[in-house]
Amino acid sequence: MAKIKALTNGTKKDSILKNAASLFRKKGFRAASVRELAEMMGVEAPSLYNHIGSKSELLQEICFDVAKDFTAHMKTVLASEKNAAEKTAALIRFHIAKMYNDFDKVYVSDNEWKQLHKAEADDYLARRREYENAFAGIISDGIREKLFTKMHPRIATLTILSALRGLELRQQNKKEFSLKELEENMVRHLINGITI
Amino acid sequence: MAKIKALTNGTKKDSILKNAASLFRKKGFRAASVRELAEMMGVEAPSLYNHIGSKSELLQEICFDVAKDFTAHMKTVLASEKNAAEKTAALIRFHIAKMYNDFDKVYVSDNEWKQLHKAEADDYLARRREYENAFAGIISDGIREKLFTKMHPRIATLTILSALRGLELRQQNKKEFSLKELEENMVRHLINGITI
DNA sequence: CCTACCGATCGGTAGG
DNA sequence: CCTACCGATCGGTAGG
Repeated sequence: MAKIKALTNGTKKDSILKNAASLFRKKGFRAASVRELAEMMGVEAPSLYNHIGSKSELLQEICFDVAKDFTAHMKTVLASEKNAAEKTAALIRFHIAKMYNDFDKVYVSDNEWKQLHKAEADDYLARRREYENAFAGIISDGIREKLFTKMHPRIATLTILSALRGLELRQQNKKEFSLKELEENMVRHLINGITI
Repeated sequence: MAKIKALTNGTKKDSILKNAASLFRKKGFRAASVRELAEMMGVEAPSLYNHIGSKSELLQEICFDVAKDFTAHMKTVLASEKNAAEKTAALIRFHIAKMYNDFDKVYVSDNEWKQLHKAEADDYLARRREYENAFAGIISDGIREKLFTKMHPRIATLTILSALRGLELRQQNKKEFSLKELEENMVRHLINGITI
C-alpha cells in the first residue's frame, strides 16, 4: 500500500532544492509549477515525487533551512563577548554574506514564507519574531551602554532588517561591487547611523 | 457583440481596488482568487467583470498608480532648491508616509509586480531603475558636495531603498510608534549613516 | 523513471 | 447583478 520511498540520494535532493529555490525566486511559489521544476531536472513531473513529498515540502525545507542558519548564528553572537555594536555588525555581515552566497534560498525564505501552510507559516513567523526580539535586545543594550544614540530600538531593528532582507543581489550588482565592498558600505551605513 | 461596459462608478472601482490591494497583500497575487475578491465585495465572481477587465488589470492599476506617485515626487524633489542631504531626507519621508498611509497598495506594488504580464513587468522595472538612478545621482551629488562620506552610491541607494521598501507596517507596529516617530528615527538612521 | 489520468480550482464568457 | 458553464492548468496518484 505505502509506496517505498527511494533512498534520498542527498545529491539529487539537493539538486532539486537548488532548482526549486531558483524557480520559486524567479516566478514566486504559486506561479511556479511542479512541471517546470521537473523540466529543469530533465524528468517528467510525476517522477519528482520519488524524491519529494509535495511541492509545499520544498518550500518548507528552504524556509526552515534558512531560518535555522540565522537562528544558530544569533545564538553564537548572543553568547559572544562582543559589545552591542560589534554584535550588531556581526549580524549585519552574516545577513549580507548569506544573501550574497545563497541568494535564491534566502530570497525565497524572506519573500515566499507566506505561502507555507498555516501551521508552518505560524511557526516560521514565531521564529522570525524571536529573532527580531533578540536583535532589538542587542540594540537596547547598545543604547544602555551609550554606544548607540537614544532611539526607538524596534524602529532601528525594523530599519536594519528591512534593509538586509530586501537586498536584491542580481548578477549585475555582483559586477558593480564585491561582497567585501557591499559589507563594508552597509555595515558603516547602518551602524554609523545609530552610533553616538 | 461587444459587451457594454458599465460606467465605472469611480467609488465602486476604487472599492474593488482597495479590496484587491488588501487581498493581494495578504495572500499574494497568484494565491488570491477573483472569487475571494467577489466575496469581499458581496457579489458573485462574474459580476465583478462588469467593473474590471481582468484580474491582472487590477494588479496593473495598483502597481502603476504607486509608481506614478513616486516618480512624480522624485521629479519635484529633483527640481527643488534643496541640497543633496535634504533631497534624500525628503525622499525617505515620502516613502515612509506612503507606506504608512497606503500600506496595501505600496506593499503589493513592491512585492507583487513580478506577477505582471511580461510587457508590464518590463515597463515597471524600467521605471523602477530610472527612479533608482535618480536616487543614486542625488547620493553622488551629496558626496561631491562633501555632505556625504565617500562610498559606493549604488550601495547606499540599495541600502536606503531596501530599508524603505521592505517596511512591513502591521497594525501592531502602528501601536508601538507613530508615523512621526518612525520618520524621525529612520531619517536620522539612514542619513546620519552616510553623513560626514 | 514513465504513461495515463483524476479531481479541484481557476479566470473568464454567454446569456439573460 | 446572477446562473450556468467552459477550457486550461495544477498538484498529485495509480500502476507498471
